[in-house]
Amino acid sequence: MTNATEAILVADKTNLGAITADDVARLAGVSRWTVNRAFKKDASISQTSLDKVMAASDQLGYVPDLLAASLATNKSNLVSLLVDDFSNPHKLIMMERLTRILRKNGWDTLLVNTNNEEDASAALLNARQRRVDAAVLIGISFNDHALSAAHSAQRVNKLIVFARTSENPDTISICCDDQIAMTTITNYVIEKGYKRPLFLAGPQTISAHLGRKETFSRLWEAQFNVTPDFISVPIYDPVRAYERTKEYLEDLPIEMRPDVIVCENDALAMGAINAIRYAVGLRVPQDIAVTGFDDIPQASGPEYRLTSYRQPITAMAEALVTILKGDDTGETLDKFVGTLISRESA
Amino acid sequence: MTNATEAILVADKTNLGAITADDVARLAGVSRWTVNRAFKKDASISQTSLDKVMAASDQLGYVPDLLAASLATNKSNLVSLLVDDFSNPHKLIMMERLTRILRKNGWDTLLVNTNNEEDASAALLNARQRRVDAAVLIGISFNDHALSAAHSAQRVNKLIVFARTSENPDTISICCDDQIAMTTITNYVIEKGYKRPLFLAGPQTISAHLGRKETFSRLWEAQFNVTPDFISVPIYDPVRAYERTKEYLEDLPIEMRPDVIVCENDALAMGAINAIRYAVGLRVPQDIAVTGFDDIPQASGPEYRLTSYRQPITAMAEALVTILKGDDTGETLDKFVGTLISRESA
DNA sequence: GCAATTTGTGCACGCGGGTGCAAGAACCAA
DNA sequence: TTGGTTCTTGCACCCGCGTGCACAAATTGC
Repeated sequence: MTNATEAILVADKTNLGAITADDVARLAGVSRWTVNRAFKKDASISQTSLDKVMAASDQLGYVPDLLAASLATNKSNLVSLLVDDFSNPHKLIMMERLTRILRKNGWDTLLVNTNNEEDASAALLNARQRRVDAAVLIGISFNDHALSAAHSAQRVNKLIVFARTSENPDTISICCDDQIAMTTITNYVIEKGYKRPLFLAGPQTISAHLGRKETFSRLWEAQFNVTPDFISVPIYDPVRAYERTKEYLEDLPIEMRPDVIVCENDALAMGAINAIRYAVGLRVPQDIAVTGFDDIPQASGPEYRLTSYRQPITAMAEALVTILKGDDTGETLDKFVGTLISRESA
Repeated sequence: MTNATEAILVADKTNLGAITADDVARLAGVSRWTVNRAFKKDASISQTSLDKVMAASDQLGYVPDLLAASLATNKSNLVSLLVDDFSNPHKLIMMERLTRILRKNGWDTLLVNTNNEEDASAALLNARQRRVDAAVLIGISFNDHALSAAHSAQRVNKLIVFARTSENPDTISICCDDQIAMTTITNYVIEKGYKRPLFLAGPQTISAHLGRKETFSRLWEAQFNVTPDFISVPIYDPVRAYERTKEYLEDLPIEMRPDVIVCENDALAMGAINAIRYAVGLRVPQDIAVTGFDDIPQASGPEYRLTSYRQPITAMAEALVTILKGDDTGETLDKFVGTLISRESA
């Protein structure tokens, strides 16, 4: 029996994906390392050998094992994506964009659900055990964690906070400039002639919300010398926003009623719109206008027609890739500028 | 210099996560294999050794490397999740549930975006390269692929179609019984007294939709001896559903107007509701009622109050874990039964 | 046609840890 | 105290591939 036939038999027998470079080498009549070279671009290999190896690989259905490669090179080409809020459709957009763009550049994405508080540090630990090249945080309650988890996070190659600012020095933040964004929104609201704004914010402990709410307050004060009112909800959830807005509006004398509700994101904005319409029986935007943030797909539907602010997710994802590649040009990554999408809600 | 001090120095120097069992062993004064045992439950190790190892590990911040472990055991504890439609919020629910439950049972999830046609087979190939224990397909356009990709998929340990039936013998399907589900919905519609249903379906090439639409048609015919009308859209997108429903209703003489639209899922139902309200100017449910499928979070909001059908995702995810664990009790996995959620839309 | 290059190829060793076995230590009853 | 158990521990070898180097082959120049 020739080596080649033997290799085929072996391959057939171990159908469960146990075809190694050795098998291919045997079939192709070269050494294992030559097989290696055939799959590594920029490697020095003769056309003859390459052809032989490729033919053998096709025949056996060989593909290099990434696990072993990762172990050997200490580079996993893996990024773990920590998500702590699966109720916001915007997460879906970010996931879609990130997975697609990372994939295009050779990285796979490990999706980790950190809904439970303690999950975050466990996830970071896990990320380390899997040797991920970076951990990307898309979420809201990470800022506290990020700090406490930092010590374990030290061991994670790169800690990246995506679409949110982070004051933690151990992390890299890729996000929009909230100042610019809120300035755009505030100017829009002012230009539209609204006079009595209400700001609907998310959790109070988060820096990003502080950024948006406070920027808005500051700008408004600068213009009109009055501090706009605000309400907040403990989580970014339309139902909570609905209830809070309802509660707020119901108790309010008509003359004090806001003429626009500026929301920290679209999820809250939708809750607010629902409250205005179905709880208080008013019209949007005639009685109360509403603005959002994120421009999730639902925002464009006829039921909301929400004026919102779209972040350049694609560009941000590509910035992430740049970081992963290590082509760190030292550019600032927390000053992305998005676009205001003007619709009928305000 | 003692071995212990040396180990510490080494650990300090190679701060980048290069602490191996050897380092710990040196510090603890035992062999590397004893360190191994300390981290493997059910391993035979003395309390003394365990304590020493744990103390040393804590000091050095050692955690076993999963990559190396996967390589050695040929078990990655990794599942790749192939998603081809990031526009449906229901995906978010499934992802949340799957990642959480898989994690709880020791598996990590690789999220793969297969929006592009060719991605599916590439993803399967990649899954194999990463030695995933299983590839889970959550999507709509996999049935054709699954077949063609089967040859490359053979090499993936397990191919699981989640929340959708699959006629491909190489795959395991974990899903609701569409017959039972549609029977429940149909009976509900009949009991409510609707007489002129319209079925709004998704892509025509997919078996699951055939299941739902055809079951509905069959049941309705059995009851009233007339074939209900139906329309369809090429993708599960509210905007498409809106347009198609609008187009359909606009051209229709009032006397032929349906009194209920039964939709293949909530995304389509929302589009239909929007069309009824904002394009045609009718009321839901007074003029036309609507039912959905999936019971996505948005369905319960005051703007839709959608009557829908909730799949037992948690139980289904747990069934997936059972399969992964290999405790295959041979139970049928494509006969899950969900719950009809009755709301005001129908 | 021979030396000087320029490829091309094979190999030892390593990545970090798992497995099964065998030898040593500790324990028990007689 | 001794023979036999049971519990611990160490070790050789393996998982599949990457790296750097040395040697062989092909190419070039004169």
